[in-house]
This record gives sequence, structure tokens and C-alpha cells, in this order.
Amino acid sequence: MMQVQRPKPIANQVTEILTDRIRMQQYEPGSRLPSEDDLAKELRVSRATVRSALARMAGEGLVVRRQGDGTYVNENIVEVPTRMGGMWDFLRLIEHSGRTPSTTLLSKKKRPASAAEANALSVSAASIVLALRRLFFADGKPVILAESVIPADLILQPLGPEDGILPIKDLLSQNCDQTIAYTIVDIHAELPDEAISRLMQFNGGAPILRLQQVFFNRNNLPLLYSVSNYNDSVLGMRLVHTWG
Amino acid sequence: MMQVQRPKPIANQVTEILTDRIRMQQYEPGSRLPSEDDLAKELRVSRATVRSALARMAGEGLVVRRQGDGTYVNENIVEVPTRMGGMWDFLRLIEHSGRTPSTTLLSKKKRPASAAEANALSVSAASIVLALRRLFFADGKPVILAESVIPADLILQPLGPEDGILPIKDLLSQNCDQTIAYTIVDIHAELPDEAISRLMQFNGGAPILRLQQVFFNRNNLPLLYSVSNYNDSVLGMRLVHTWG
DNA sequence: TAGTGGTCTAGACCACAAC
DNA sequence: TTGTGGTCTAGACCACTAA
Repeated sequence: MMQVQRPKPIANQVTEILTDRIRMQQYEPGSRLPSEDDLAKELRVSRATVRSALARMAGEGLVVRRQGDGTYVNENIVEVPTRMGGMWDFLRLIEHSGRTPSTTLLSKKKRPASAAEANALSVSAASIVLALRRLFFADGKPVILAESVIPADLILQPLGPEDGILPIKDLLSQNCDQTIAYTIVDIHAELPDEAISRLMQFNGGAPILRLQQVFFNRNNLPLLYSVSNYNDSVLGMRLVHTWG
Repeated sequence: MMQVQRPKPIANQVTEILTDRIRMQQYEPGSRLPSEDDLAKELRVSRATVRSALARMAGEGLVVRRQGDGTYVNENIVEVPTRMGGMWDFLRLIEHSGRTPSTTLLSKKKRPASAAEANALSVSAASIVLALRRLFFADGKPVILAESVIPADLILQPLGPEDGILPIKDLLSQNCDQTIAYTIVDIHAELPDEAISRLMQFNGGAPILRLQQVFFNRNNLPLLYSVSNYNDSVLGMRLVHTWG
């Protein structure tokens, strides 16, 4: 099931190299990186390629660039999961917060879509979908309860017993041969109902974050609709937004 | 107080032109844009410049690009405020949702910083800050209650009577000569206390979204700390995330 | 003034999808 | 096969900051 490894784009490799150096503190927080010309010479690539990598890292907030001065490691950003995929890969998100992640598959079944699901996925009412209910833990404590719904006709390869706990990105790739291009997220504050409170071991009346997401591929085909209940008293939700 | 207008970068102008054409439906939702070569010829710029503009628009989800095929207007994105600034400019955000925005300044005063504020702004405990409490309305209904706090020593120009209702971006620019480079946002679900419920005209026990933000300039200097209480039952919070 | 990042160009070649 | 976007290069010039 492993895909063939075609050579990665040079700019991505440069991004990885520089990101690794920052993570390994080879470039210390707050310090200045070598100039674009120096990096280009060292890595044997053009300055444009280095710039493309640095622009991406600046967009994620990992570095700050100052014209006439230099490129600096952003010391405020170290613990923020600013990577695109990382935000919706709950296991990595929890791990990133310094806790031990784990997950269980509560249920996996095919059923007719609800009205809201059919609407979100642009499929006809009550058409068949595969529904996965999953619970994610941080240090053994439940933090995220997610229900993901996929149109049944997208599934090319039946899910094996281990596939239910895969990140959705990988599940869509392996079982549907689909790649996520973008997602639209609606964020709401909710009071958990009794079923959710029980599963997430709530006792007080604390509110939770509820994220409703639709994932699309490059052809604007809705791939997956997901509702995540997010216990933000345990695991904070943090974003970085860059300007320009 | 108007700044001099230096010529805008060509790539930004191209971005604006193409974005306008999409907004004006000159390029219809779902339709294919002219090829990069054609746009470059038409606008008399290099293909690299066109690509820079299109890459930005694709990063915001406004268009979808398909190698070997073309660049398409994303029909799912029309109402999503994906622009970087737009997310935290509440007046524009409300306007974008199709309602009439308005705002009032509840209070404006200098006072010592709280412990949380001093920590967020990296200033010494109880140093003087300017605090603005603002309430934003959509069609006359209160939707966002925000308290913004600026270190007093950043303020070069005293705030006039009209400055209290400016977007923070403009306020920081005009009165502090500062530009926002990025912001770190923490999102939580909260039950509003009695004071907030009264100001936002709540009656039931519905939870709200609370956003805590710190805005930084390119020198990593904290400029402003803001706590926004967000009535998401009136005004939904929606984000777009692109991959790649 | 020297060195940095910011912008832009022209051109080459590749990967991919539609016809 | 053709045309599209994806990648990369080399080089020029500009804008800004620090010394």
C-alpha cells in the first residue's frame, strides 16, 4: 500500500531542511538565519528556490523576515501547530501539545445520510454513507469526540480493522484514492448533550467547541463531513494568522 | 493623516485585478480562468508575476488550480472571509455576512495591566495600558464584545474621539505607527458571566466563543492584547484551510 | 555604504490532463 | 498531441536597515 517515492520538489526539500534546523535548534529561537544568498550557495539551489521555502515558512509564522535586516526564527511560535495538516490530525495535535495521544473507534457502519450530512456532502437525501465515530485521548483523558461521514460510493477499498483509526487524510488517500485540497470549518460553542458528556467524562456544565468541517478535493468534490466535539479545557485550540 | 501612495507591487495589483474580476462575476463561479500565459500577455507582466498572484489566491481558497487542466473559480468560497485582515476586522466581517454593521465604544481608559495582560504583552506587572471596550452590532443586534489593551508607551498620538471605533489595524497604524505582522489566537467555549450576558442581551444559558489574541509586529514586539466574546448563534465563525 | 530581503523578468524544462 | 500548471534557474534592479 506504500506509494512510490518520486523525487520531492527542491523547494519542499529546502523547507524541510530549514524547518528541521530550527526544530533542532541549530538555528536558535530569535536568532538570524543565513542570508538568502548564503543559503542558496550552501544548498546549491537558486535564490528563488530559497525564497520560495522561506516565504512558506514565514506564512506559517515560523520565521519573521525583515527587509534590509534578515530572516529570524520566531521564538513565539515553537509550540503552535501551524502546519496545515497538523490542525486536523488530532493524534499529531495532541502529541504536539506534549501529551500522549491515543484513539479508539467507537463505531463504524454504513447508514443513510442525515439531511445535514447530505447537504454538506452535496449528495442526494438519505444516500448511503460510511460513518466513523472516534474518540481521542490525551494522557488517557478524552478530549475530542469526532464523527466522520464519507459517501459510500467514494470508497474503493473496504476498510480493514486498522483503518478506522487512521488520520482522515490517510484514510481518504488509501481507501478512496483522494487528496484533500481544502476544508471549510465552522466553529461553534455548544453545551454537550448527555451522550457526549458521558463519553467525554464531563460532570459540570462546561461548554465545548464544536467544529463542523467539509473536506474537498481539487475538483471541488466533497469528500468527508466531520463534526468534532473539542474539550478545550484540556486541549487549547490555538491558531496563527500572518498578514501580507 | 493620509499616507503617501507609493506604487503598489505589480503582483499585488494583479491579485486585486483578478480578485475583482471574480467578485464582479466577470469570471463566473466554477469557470476556468485564462491560462497563465494569456493573463501574462494581457496584463503585460511576466508569467512568474501572474503565478505569484494566483498562488496567493489559491492559498486563500479563492481559486483551485489543477495541473494540466487550468485554474478555476472556487464556487464554494464566495461568502467566506478568507482574507487575512478580514477575519479580525469585525465591521467588515459583519458586513461580509450580509448584515449592517455598527459599533460603539463602551469605555476608553488608561489603567494598570492585569497579570494576564502584562504576561501576554511581555510588559512588567501593572504597567500602564490603554483599554478599549467595544461592542459590535449586526443589524442592531450585539454580536461581539471586545476588550483591547495596548501598552501606553506605544501610543505616540493621543486618540481622538473618533479613533476609538477604528479597526485595530488602523488604530495601531495611525496612533502607534505600528504594523501587524501576525497574531496568535486562542479559541475557547465559555459561559458568559452576568455582565457580558446583559451587554449582549442574552437570556438563555447559551455558551459563547471567546477569542484571546496577541498581535505582534515584525520585530516580535507585542502590540495589542484582545479578548473578544463572540455570539456565534448570530454570526457564525467560518475558516478556510488550504493544503499544500 | 554594504548587505539584506523584495520585486520582476525571460526562459527552460517537467508533469499532468484533456482532446 | 497540445496546452495547462509546476518547478527551477540566472540575473537585474529596488527598498530598506544597520553600521
